Amino acid sequence: MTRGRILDAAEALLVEQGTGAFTLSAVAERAGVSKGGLLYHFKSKEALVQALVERLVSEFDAAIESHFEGSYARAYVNATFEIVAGDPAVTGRRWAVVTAAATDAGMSEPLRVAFRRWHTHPDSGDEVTSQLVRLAAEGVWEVCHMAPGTYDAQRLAELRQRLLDLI
Amino acid sequence: MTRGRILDAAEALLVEQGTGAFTLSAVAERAGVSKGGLLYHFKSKEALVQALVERLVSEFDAAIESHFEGSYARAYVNATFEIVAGDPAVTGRRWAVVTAAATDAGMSEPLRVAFRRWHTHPDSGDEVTSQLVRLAAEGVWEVCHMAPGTYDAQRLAELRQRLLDLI
DNA sequence: TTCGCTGTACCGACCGGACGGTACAGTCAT
DNA sequence: ATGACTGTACCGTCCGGTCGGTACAGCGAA
Repeated sequence: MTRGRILDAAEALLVEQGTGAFTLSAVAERAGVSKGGLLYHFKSKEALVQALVERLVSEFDAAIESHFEGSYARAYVNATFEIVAGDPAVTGRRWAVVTAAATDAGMSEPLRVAFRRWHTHPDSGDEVTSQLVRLAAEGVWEVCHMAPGTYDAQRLAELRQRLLDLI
Repeated sequence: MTRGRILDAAEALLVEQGTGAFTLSAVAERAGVSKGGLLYHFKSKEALVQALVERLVSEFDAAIESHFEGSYARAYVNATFEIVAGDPAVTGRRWAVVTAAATDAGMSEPLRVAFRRWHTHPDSGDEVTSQLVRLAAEGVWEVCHMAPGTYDAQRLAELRQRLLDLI
Protein backbone atom coordinates (compact mmCIF):
# COMPACT_ATOMS: atom_id res chain seq x y z
CA MET A 1 0.00 0.00 0.00
CA THR A 2 1.31 3.38 -1.05
CA ARG A 3 0.17 5.08 2.12
CA GLY A 4 2.22 2.74 4.25
CA ARG A 5 5.26 3.13 2.02
CA ILE A 6 5.08 6.88 2.46
CA LEU A 7 4.92 6.54 6.23
CA ASP A 8 7.90 4.15 6.16
CA ALA A 9 9.88 6.53 4.00
CA ALA A 10 9.14 9.45 6.30
CA GLU A 11 10.32 7.51 9.32
CA ALA A 12 13.45 6.26 7.61
CA LEU A 13 14.36 9.77 6.55
CA LEU A 14 13.79 11.10 10.04
CA VAL A 15 15.86 8.32 11.62
CA GLU A 16 18.75 8.61 9.20
CA GLN A 17 19.00 12.33 8.63
CA GLY A 18 16.90 14.13 11.20
CA THR A 19 14.10 16.63 10.95
CA GLY A 20 16.09 18.94 8.70
CA ALA A 21 15.83 16.47 5.84
CA PHE A 22 12.16 15.82 6.47
CA THR A 23 10.62 17.66 3.54
CA LEU A 24 7.66 16.63 1.44
CA SER A 25 9.74 16.20 -1.71
CA ALA A 26 12.36 14.13 0.09
CA VAL A 27 9.74 11.85 1.60
CA ALA A 28 8.00 11.46 -1.75
CA GLU A 29 11.24 10.64 -3.53
CA ARG A 30 12.23 8.11 -0.92
CA ALA A 31 8.83 6.47 -1.08
CA GLY A 32 9.08 6.26 -4.86
CA VAL A 33 6.11 8.54 -5.29
CA SER A 34 5.76 12.01 -6.69
CA LYS A 35 5.06 14.95 -4.47
CA GLY A 36 1.59 15.13 -5.94
CA GLY A 37 1.07 11.51 -5.07
CA LEU A 38 2.13 12.12 -1.51
CA LEU A 39 -0.22 15.06 -1.17
CA TYR A 40 -3.01 12.90 -2.51
CA HIS A 41 -2.65 10.64 0.51
CA PHE A 42 -1.79 13.27 3.11
CA LYS A 43 -3.21 16.65 2.41
CA SER A 44 -0.55 18.49 4.38
CA LYS A 45 2.69 17.91 6.18
CA GLU A 46 0.85 18.15 9.45
CA ALA A 47 -1.51 15.38 8.36
CA LEU A 48 1.51 13.23 7.54
CA VAL A 49 2.98 13.74 10.99
CA GLN A 50 -0.37 12.99 12.60
CA ALA A 51 -0.53 9.72 10.70
CA LEU A 52 3.01 8.93 11.83
CA VAL A 53 2.01 9.52 15.44
CA GLU A 54 -1.15 7.46 15.16
CA ARG A 55 0.67 4.53 13.63
CA LEU A 56 3.41 4.65 16.23
CA VAL A 57 0.98 4.69 19.11
CA SER A 58 -1.26 1.94 17.80
CA GLU A 59 1.71 -0.26 16.92
CA PHE A 60 3.15 0.01 20.38
CA ASP A 61 -0.23 -0.61 21.96
CA ALA A 62 -0.50 -3.74 19.85
CA ALA A 63 3.00 -4.81 20.91
CA ILE A 64 2.07 -4.43 24.56
CA GLU A 65 -1.11 -6.36 24.07
CA SER A 66 0.66 -9.19 22.30
CA HIS A 67 3.09 -9.52 25.23
CA PHE A 68 0.44 -9.26 27.90
CA GLU A 69 0.12 -12.12 30.35
CA GLY A 70 -1.18 -10.64 33.58
CA SER A 71 1.16 -7.70 34.14
CA TYR A 72 1.12 -4.46 32.17
CA ALA A 73 4.61 -3.47 33.31
CA ARG A 74 5.97 -6.86 32.27
CA ALA A 75 4.37 -6.52 28.85
CA TYR A 76 5.75 -2.98 28.59
CA VAL A 77 9.26 -4.17 29.34
CA ASN A 78 9.10 -7.12 26.98
CA ALA A 79 7.63 -5.10 24.15
CA THR A 80 10.27 -2.40 24.61
CA PHE A 81 13.25 -4.71 24.81
CA GLU A 82 12.12 -6.75 21.87
CA ILE A 83 12.15 -3.62 19.76
CA VAL A 84 15.32 -2.18 21.24
CA ALA A 85 17.27 -5.42 20.87
CA GLY A 86 16.38 -5.52 17.19
CA ASP A 87 17.14 -3.23 14.29
CA PRO A 88 18.39 0.20 15.43
CA ALA A 89 16.35 1.77 12.64
CA VAL A 90 13.22 0.40 14.26
CA THR A 91 14.31 1.61 17.69
CA GLY A 92 14.84 5.05 16.26
CA ARG A 93 11.33 5.30 14.89
CA ARG A 94 9.85 6.33 18.21
CA TRP A 95 12.16 9.26 18.59
CA ALA A 96 11.94 10.14 14.98
CA VAL A 97 8.22 10.58 15.27
CA VAL A 98 8.51 12.45 18.54
CA THR A 99 10.98 14.92 17.07
CA ALA A 100 8.80 15.41 14.01
CA ALA A 101 5.82 16.11 16.23
CA ALA A 102 7.91 18.56 18.23
CA THR A 103 7.53 21.20 15.52
CA ASP A 104 4.32 22.29 17.12
CA ALA A 105 2.57 21.88 20.46
CA GLY A 106 -0.66 20.85 18.77
CA MET A 107 1.04 18.09 16.85
CA SER A 108 2.41 16.43 19.96
CA GLU A 109 -0.90 16.47 21.80
CA PRO A 110 -1.83 12.91 20.73
CA LEU A 111 1.61 11.79 21.87
CA ARG A 112 1.07 13.44 25.21
CA VAL A 113 -2.18 11.54 25.58
CA ALA A 114 -0.49 8.25 24.70
CA PHE A 115 2.40 8.78 27.11
CA ARG A 116 0.06 9.59 29.93
CA ARG A 117 -1.96 6.48 29.19
CA TRP A 118 1.12 4.27 29.00
CA HIS A 119 2.43 5.50 32.31
CA THR A 120 -0.78 5.68 34.32
CA HIS A 121 -2.31 2.46 33.05
CA PRO A 122 -3.50 0.41 36.03
CA ASP A 123 -1.58 -2.76 36.73
CA SER A 124 -1.57 -5.76 38.99
CA GLY A 125 0.86 -5.59 41.92
CA ASP A 126 2.41 -2.53 43.51
CA GLU A 127 1.63 0.65 41.58
CA VAL A 128 4.86 2.53 42.26
CA THR A 129 6.96 -0.46 41.24
CA SER A 130 4.96 -0.89 38.06
CA GLN A 131 5.44 2.76 37.15
CA LEU A 132 9.12 2.64 37.99
CA VAL A 133 9.66 -0.33 35.72
CA ARG A 134 7.89 1.37 32.85
CA LEU A 135 9.99 4.49 33.37
CA ALA A 136 13.17 2.47 33.17
CA ALA A 137 11.94 0.89 29.95
CA GLU A 138 11.38 4.37 28.60
CA GLY A 139 14.92 5.27 29.57
CA VAL A 140 16.28 2.24 27.77
CA TRP A 141 14.48 3.31 24.66
CA GLU A 142 15.84 6.81 24.90
CA VAL A 143 19.44 5.86 25.57
CA CYS A 144 19.47 3.15 22.91
CA HIS A 145 18.45 5.75 20.39
CA MET A 146 20.52 8.68 21.59
CA ALA A 147 23.66 6.66 22.16
CA PRO A 148 23.43 3.31 20.36
CA GLY A 149 26.09 0.88 21.44
CA THR A 150 25.97 2.00 25.04
CA TYR A 151 24.72 -1.45 26.01
CA ASP A 152 25.70 -4.70 24.31
CA ALA A 153 23.22 -7.55 23.88
CA GLN A 154 24.22 -9.15 27.15
CA ARG A 155 23.82 -6.01 29.21
CA LEU A 156 20.47 -5.40 27.59
CA ALA A 157 19.40 -8.91 28.63
CA GLU A 158 20.62 -8.30 32.18
CA LEU A 159 18.73 -5.03 32.42
CA ARG A 160 15.61 -6.66 31.11
CA GLN A 161 15.84 -9.53 33.58
CA ARG A 162 16.47 -7.17 36.47
CA LEU A 163 13.43 -5.17 35.53
CA LEU A 164 11.25 -8.25 35.28
CA ASP A 165 12.55 -9.42 38.67
CA LEU A 166 11.43 -6.18 40.25
CA ILE A 167 7.80 -6.78 39.40
CA MET B 1 25.12 39.14 29.14
CA THR B 2 23.49 39.21 25.72
CA ARG B 3 24.80 35.82 24.75
CA GLY B 4 23.09 34.19 27.70
CA ARG B 5 19.87 36.05 27.03
CA ILE B 6 19.83 34.71 23.49
CA LEU B 7 20.33 31.16 24.72
CA ASP B 8 17.51 31.61 27.25
CA ALA B 9 15.21 33.03 24.59
CA ALA B 10 15.95 30.13 22.26
CA GLU B 11 15.14 27.57 24.93
CA ALA B 12 11.96 29.33 26.01
CA LEU B 13 10.76 29.49 22.44
CA LEU B 14 11.51 25.82 21.89
CA VAL B 15 9.77 24.80 25.10
CA GLU B 16 6.68 26.90 24.51
CA GLN B 17 6.16 26.58 20.80
CA GLY B 18 8.32 23.80 19.45
CA THR B 19 10.93 23.63 16.74
CA GLY B 20 8.60 25.15 14.16
CA ALA B 21 8.81 28.52 15.87
CA PHE B 22 12.55 28.28 16.34
CA THR B 23 13.74 30.78 13.75
CA LEU B 24 16.59 33.24 14.02
CA SER B 25 14.29 36.24 13.89
CA ALA B 26 11.95 34.83 16.51
CA VAL B 27 14.83 34.07 18.86
CA ALA B 28 16.31 37.52 18.28
CA GLU B 29 13.02 39.28 18.91
CA ARG B 30 12.41 37.30 22.09
CA ALA B 31 15.91 38.08 23.34
CA GLY B 32 15.41 41.78 22.59
CA VAL B 33 18.17 41.89 19.97
CA SER B 34 18.16 42.30 16.24
CA LYS B 35 18.84 39.40 13.95
CA GLY B 36 22.17 40.96 13.13
CA GLY B 37 22.97 41.16 16.80
CA LEU B 38 22.14 37.50 17.26
CA LEU B 39 24.35 36.51 14.36
CA TYR B 40 27.17 38.51 15.83
CA HIS B 41 27.20 36.15 18.81
CA PHE B 42 26.35 32.94 16.96
CA LYS B 43 27.53 32.91 13.41
CA SER B 44 24.90 30.41 12.26
CA LYS B 45 21.81 28.63 13.49
CA GLU B 46 23.89 25.52 13.88
CA ALA B 47 26.32 27.36 16.12
CA LEU B 48 23.39 28.50 18.26
CA VAL B 49 22.16 24.94 18.67
CA GLN B 50 25.67 23.77 19.51
CA ALA B 51 25.89 26.37 22.22
CA LEU B 52 22.51 25.24 23.54
CA VAL B 53 23.76 21.66 23.71
CA GLU B 54 27.01 22.60 25.39
CA ARG B 55 25.27 24.64 28.04
CA LEU B 56 22.74 21.90 28.71
CA VAL B 57 25.38 19.22 29.11
CA SER B 58 27.67 21.25 31.31
CA GLU B 59 24.81 22.41 33.51
CA PHE B 60 23.63 18.87 34.10
CA ASP B 61 27.16 17.69 34.77
CA ALA B 62 27.46 20.45 37.34
CA ALA B 63 24.15 19.41 38.89
CA ILE B 64 25.35 15.83 39.22
CA GLU B 65 28.60 16.94 40.74
CA SER B 66 26.87 19.16 43.26
CA HIS B 67 24.73 16.22 44.41
CA PHE B 68 27.56 13.72 44.52
CA GLU B 69 28.26 11.99 47.80
CA GLY B 70 29.71 8.60 46.96
CA SER B 71 27.25 7.26 44.39
CA TYR B 72 26.92 8.47 40.82
CA ALA B 73 23.48 6.91 40.38
CA ARG B 74 22.26 8.59 43.55
CA ALA B 75 23.55 11.95 42.38
CA TYR B 76 21.94 11.35 38.99
CA VAL B 77 18.58 10.63 40.59
CA ASN B 78 18.74 13.58 42.94
CA ALA B 79 19.83 15.99 40.24
CA THR B 80 17.07 14.79 37.93
CA PHE B 81 14.27 14.90 40.47
CA GLU B 82 15.29 18.29 41.73
CA ILE B 83 14.88 19.67 38.24
CA VAL B 84 11.75 17.70 37.39
CA ALA B 85 10.00 18.66 40.63
CA GLY B 86 10.61 22.32 39.85
CA ASP B 87 9.47 24.60 37.08
CA PRO B 88 8.09 22.66 34.07
CA ALA B 89 9.77 25.18 31.79
CA VAL B 90 13.12 24.09 33.20
CA THR B 91 12.23 20.41 32.87
CA GLY B 92 11.34 21.00 29.26
CA ARG B 93 14.70 22.51 28.42
CA ARG B 94 16.40 19.16 28.03
CA TRP B 95 13.93 17.96 25.45
CA ALA B 96 13.78 21.30 23.79
CA VAL B 97 17.49 21.18 23.12
CA VAL B 98 17.35 17.56 22.06
CA THR B 99 14.63 18.26 19.54
CA ALA B 100 16.50 21.27 18.20
CA ALA B 101 19.61 19.15 17.77
CA ALA B 102 17.54 16.52 15.98
CA THR B 103 17.53 18.60 12.82
CA ASP B 104 20.79 17.01 11.84
CA ALA B 105 22.80 13.95 12.82
CA GLY B 106 25.95 16.02 13.21
CA MET B 107 24.28 18.41 15.60
CA SER B 108 23.28 15.67 18.01
CA GLU B 109 26.73 14.09 18.09
CA PRO B 110 27.79 15.99 21.25
CA LEU B 111 24.53 14.90 22.86
CA ARG B 112 25.24 11.32 21.92
CA VAL B 113 28.63 11.59 23.60
CA ALA B 114 27.07 13.06 26.74
CA PHE B 115 24.37 10.41 26.97
CA ARG B 116 26.88 7.65 26.59
CA ARG B 117 29.03 9.19 29.29
CA TRP B 118 26.10 9.67 31.66
CA HIS B 119 24.98 6.08 31.27
CA THR B 120 28.32 4.27 31.27
CA HIS B 121 29.94 6.32 34.01
CA PRO B 122 31.52 3.93 36.54
CA ASP B 123 29.87 3.83 39.92
CA SER B 124 30.22 2.26 43.33
CA GLY B 125 28.05 -0.80 43.97
CA ASP B 126 26.42 -3.09 41.44
CA GLU B 127 26.85 -1.86 37.88
CA VAL B 128 23.57 -3.14 36.46
CA THR B 129 21.59 -1.62 39.33
CA SER B 130 23.35 1.68 38.90
CA GLN B 131 22.56 1.75 35.20
CA LEU B 132 18.97 0.73 35.80
CA VAL B 133 18.45 3.54 38.24
CA ARG B 134 19.87 6.08 35.84
CA LEU B 135 17.62 4.76 33.08
CA ALA B 136 14.57 5.19 35.26
CA ALA B 137 15.63 8.76 36.02
CA GLU B 138 15.88 9.35 32.30
CA GLY B 139 12.37 7.98 31.92
CA VAL B 140 11.07 10.31 34.60
CA TRP B 141 12.54 13.22 32.74
CA GLU B 142 10.97 12.13 29.50
CA VAL B 143 7.50 11.45 30.86
CA CYS B 144 7.43 14.64 32.92
CA HIS B 145 8.08 16.59 29.77
CA MET B 146 5.91 14.65 27.34
CA ALA B 147 2.98 14.32 29.69
CA PRO B 148 3.28 16.81 32.53
CA GLY B 149 0.87 16.15 35.36
CA THR B 150 1.21 12.38 35.02
CA TYR B 151 2.76 12.28 38.48
CA ASP B 152 1.86 14.56 41.37
CA ALA B 153 4.46 15.75 43.85
CA GLN B 154 3.84 12.86 46.20
CA ARG B 155 4.19 10.21 43.53
CA LEU B 156 7.37 11.88 42.33
CA ALA B 157 8.73 11.69 45.88
CA GLU B 158 7.78 8.01 46.13
CA LEU B 159 9.45 7.19 42.84
CA ARG B 160 12.57 9.02 43.90
CA GLN B 161 12.73 7.21 47.24
CA ARG B 162 12.17 3.84 45.61
CA LEU B 163 15.00 4.56 43.21
CA LEU B 164 17.34 5.59 46.00
CA ASP B 165 16.40 2.46 47.95
CA LEU B 166 17.43 0.29 45.04
CA ILE B 167 21.02 1.49 45.14
C1' DT C 1 43.17 67.69 24.41
C1' DT C 2 42.36 66.08 20.35
C1' DC C 3 43.01 63.32 16.47
C1' DG C 4 43.24 59.02 14.15
C1' DC C 5 42.77 54.24 14.62
C1' DT C 6 41.10 49.73 16.34
C1' DG C 7 37.97 46.40 18.21
C1' DT C 8 33.51 45.21 20.01
C1' DA C 9 28.62 45.19 19.95
C1' DC C 10 24.80 45.67 17.42
C1' DC C 11 21.43 46.95 13.60
C1' DG C 12 18.18 46.01 9.69
C1' DA C 13 17.55 45.92 4.62
C1' DC C 14 18.12 42.67 1.48
C1' DC C 15 18.90 38.25 -1.34
C1' DG C 16 18.81 33.56 -3.00
C1' DG C 17 16.88 29.47 -2.32
C1' DA C 18 14.03 26.08 -0.43
C1' DC C 19 9.76 24.69 1.18
C1' DG C 20 4.76 23.74 1.63
C1' DG C 21 1.07 23.76 -1.06
C1' DT C 22 -1.96 24.23 -5.54
C1' DA C 23 -3.53 23.28 -10.16
C1' DC C 24 -4.22 20.53 -13.59
C1' DA C 25 -3.27 17.33 -17.23
C1' DG C 26 -2.39 12.65 -17.76
C1' DT C 27 -2.85 7.51 -16.92
C1' DC C 28 -4.58 3.10 -16.04
C1' DA C 29 -7.34 -0.53 -13.89
C1' DT C 30 -11.99 -1.87 -13.68
C1' DA D 1 -15.39 6.12 -19.56
C1' DT D 2 -15.04 6.99 -15.00
C1' DG D 3 -12.83 7.56 -10.89
C1' DA D 4 -8.75 6.52 -8.25
C1' DC D 5 -4.44 7.83 -8.46
C1' DT D 6 0.08 10.02 -10.40
C1' DG D 7 3.40 13.53 -12.30
C1' DT D 8 4.89 18.14 -13.02
C1' DA D 9 5.01 22.87 -13.40
C1' DC D 10 4.46 26.55 -10.73
C1' DC D 11 3.51 30.08 -6.90
C1' DG D 12 4.01 32.82 -2.65
C1' DT D 13 6.12 32.85 1.62
C1' DC D 14 9.49 32.55 4.78
C1' DC D 15 14.01 31.53 6.38
C1' DG D 16 19.00 31.53 7.00
C1' DG D 17 22.61 34.20 6.09
C1' DT D 18 25.19 38.43 4.08
C1' DC D 19 26.55 42.96 4.19
C1' DG D 20 27.18 47.79 4.71
C1' DG D 21 26.74 50.58 8.26
C1' DT D 22 26.34 52.95 13.25
C1' DA D 23 27.75 53.80 17.99
C1' DC D 24 30.97 53.89 21.25
C1' DA D 25 34.88 52.82 24.28
C1' DG D 26 39.74 52.66 24.66
C1' DC D 27 44.43 54.08 23.45
C1' DG D 28 48.73 55.90 22.00
C1' DA D 29 51.09 59.87 19.62
C1' DA D 30 51.60 64.74 18.85
